[in-house]
Amino acid sequence: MVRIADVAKLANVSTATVSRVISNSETVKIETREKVLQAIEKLKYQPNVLARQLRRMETKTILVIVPDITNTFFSNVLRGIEAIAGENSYQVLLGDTGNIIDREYGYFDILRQRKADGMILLTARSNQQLLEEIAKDYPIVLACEYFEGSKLPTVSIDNISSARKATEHLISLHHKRIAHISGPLNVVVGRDRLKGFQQAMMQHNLLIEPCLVQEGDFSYESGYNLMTKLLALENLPTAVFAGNDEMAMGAIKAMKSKGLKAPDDISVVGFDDIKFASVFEPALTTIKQPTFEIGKCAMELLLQLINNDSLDKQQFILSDKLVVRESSTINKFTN
Amino acid sequence: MVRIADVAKLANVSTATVSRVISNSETVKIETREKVLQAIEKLKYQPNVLARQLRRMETKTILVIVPDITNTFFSNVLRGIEAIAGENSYQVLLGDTGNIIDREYGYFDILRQRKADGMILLTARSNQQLLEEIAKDYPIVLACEYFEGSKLPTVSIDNISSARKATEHLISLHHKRIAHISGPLNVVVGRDRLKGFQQAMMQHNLLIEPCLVQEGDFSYESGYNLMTKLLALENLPTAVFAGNDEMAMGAIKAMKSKGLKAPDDISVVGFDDIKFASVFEPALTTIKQPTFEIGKCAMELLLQLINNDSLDKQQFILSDKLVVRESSTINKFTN
DNA sequence: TTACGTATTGTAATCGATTACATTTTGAAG
DNA sequence: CTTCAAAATGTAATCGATTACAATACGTAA
Repeated sequence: MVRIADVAKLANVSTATVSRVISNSETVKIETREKVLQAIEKLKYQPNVLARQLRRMETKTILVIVPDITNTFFSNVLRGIEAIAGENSYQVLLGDTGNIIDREYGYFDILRQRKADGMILLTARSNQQLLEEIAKDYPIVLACEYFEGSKLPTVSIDNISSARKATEHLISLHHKRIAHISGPLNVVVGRDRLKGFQQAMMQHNLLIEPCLVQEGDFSYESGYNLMTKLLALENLPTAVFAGNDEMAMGAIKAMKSKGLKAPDDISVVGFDDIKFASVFEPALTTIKQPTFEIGKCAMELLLQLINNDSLDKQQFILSDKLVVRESSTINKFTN
Repeated sequence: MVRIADVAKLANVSTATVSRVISNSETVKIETREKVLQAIEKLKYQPNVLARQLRRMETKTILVIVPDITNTFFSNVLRGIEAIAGENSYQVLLGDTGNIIDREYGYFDILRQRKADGMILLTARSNQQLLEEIAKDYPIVLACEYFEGSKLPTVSIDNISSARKATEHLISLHHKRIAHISGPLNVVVGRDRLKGFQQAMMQHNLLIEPCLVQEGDFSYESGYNLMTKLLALENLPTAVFAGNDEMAMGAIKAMKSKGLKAPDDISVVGFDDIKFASVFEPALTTIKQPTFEIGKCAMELLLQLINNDSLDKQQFILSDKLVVRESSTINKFTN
């Protein structure tokens, strides 16, 4: 391995000078710089980042904790994070929890051991207090998910109002018996979307029948199973608002297996606008989240925290959009 | 920050002893160990990994280069990698090239700077010679993609024979005019699948019409566009073998937009068996790759390289499976 | 009690780059 | 030709854990 001392010797200067050339920090005579650069070139020298990290106490690495890398929603956010990270010479350490909450804890040690300069969580399902404690010592940003009433730096959309928007879309199509297949209620996003659903229903004086609200887990399968359950009711809903696109697709599949069609028999609205939402048939009406932007914004925020810049704002709510496609239509039934 | 010296002082021992307790390497008297553990506990000490890394010259981190993290095929491989990495206390540094080949080069420096102990490439589109050069100095494993005739450690399926299998499936359904929408031909995987297609056709004495072979880029859009082109032909194919599932879906969509149905009018076979292949309508007949296993195997191989274990085998070809679903059926036409 | 091997613990060098501080060089002014 | 500040470069401490080597403690056998 070529060390800085080797370069220094070949160029006939001290290691300090070589270091100065590399970091471009202080003034070095032009001829000296040339000599050093030539030596670096000749030896194909690459600085040992480990030594630099130790000395500078920074790793130029951030940790991203993802609940499910297989979900294109999260991988799109990740892309936004990586884009900004790359621009600032940061690398991304990946922590996939596979939707197992306890795995989050394991990753926290990476911060404590200084293997990363900061952390972005795409999932906030673990202990809020613990996280707030950690946030006192290390730069942390929550993206997509968040804690209610917490002052932790956060980037997300307003899930409540978006869910309201989605529900109101159905209401505007004259639907009255609207079901909701919610996300897991131990996850804020699941709760908030349910909340938005309820608000919209109540504002329009519509009855929320308890049996029309079913708790899923954001998976295709849960959408399928819960819709099957809904279809067993005597009095079917005319529309369903699903907590995310995957569940919406599962729900529509369940309908098909019973000979029903969306939107003709029942309208369905999803959430997220994942890649496949527009390819699916019927193409999903859904809420489009600005995934890439969420990632970018979160990373920018984290950089500010790492650099101790003064923050004008810690909580960002980005705007989403209702995308109307084929899976929802006007209610043709009288009930 | 709490240092090992602080723990040593509190426990009234030397830093060496504390280190020994932490690493569990040498014998330490039980009472001493207790004292040290208590001190660690009381101070909430976490070793500074940077210092350890520098001393040990290892990072317990590996770099994974992915062409497109948004593609569930790759994220599933990544999952397999992470599973084995985690079991062995390794972390995964993510390098998404966004399908831009030149970005691969940038990531190579991470190895040279010792920021990672090894590298797994899920994409081998850059310079083969360069990579073989790097492989002399650092542990490298290729997964999914590979170089023809290279001795680099590789884990993948046999794309040629799989493509043959897919094509033969169509031939066994009495199809004769079979089109192929290939992947990009500057990528081995694209070339090999084309090769397999050609082999199968020739073995069954079927004519490969040049205009029935179209080069795509693995994207949904290219599948759509190229199928549209094929449908403009005077003499339509009765079946299409697409280089991957996304293109297969694009192709089927293009058919639908022209009022044609798969498989009734034209049978379609994909490749990869991504998550949505079974949800898509018609559910795709495709080649199922053992993504998770490829990831696991690649990581295991990399670990052996890192540990300098003697390798009994450097090239692994895992077995895939033809999954017959709805998008392919028997040829009802006479041509 | 002595001697010696083993178990346990301590001391200090080490990993390689960075940087505070010290020293030398340079060039301009007097 | 001095003088002195600024520019350029060098010396060596530093980051914090690990570990080679040294030293000490301990236990057993003679």
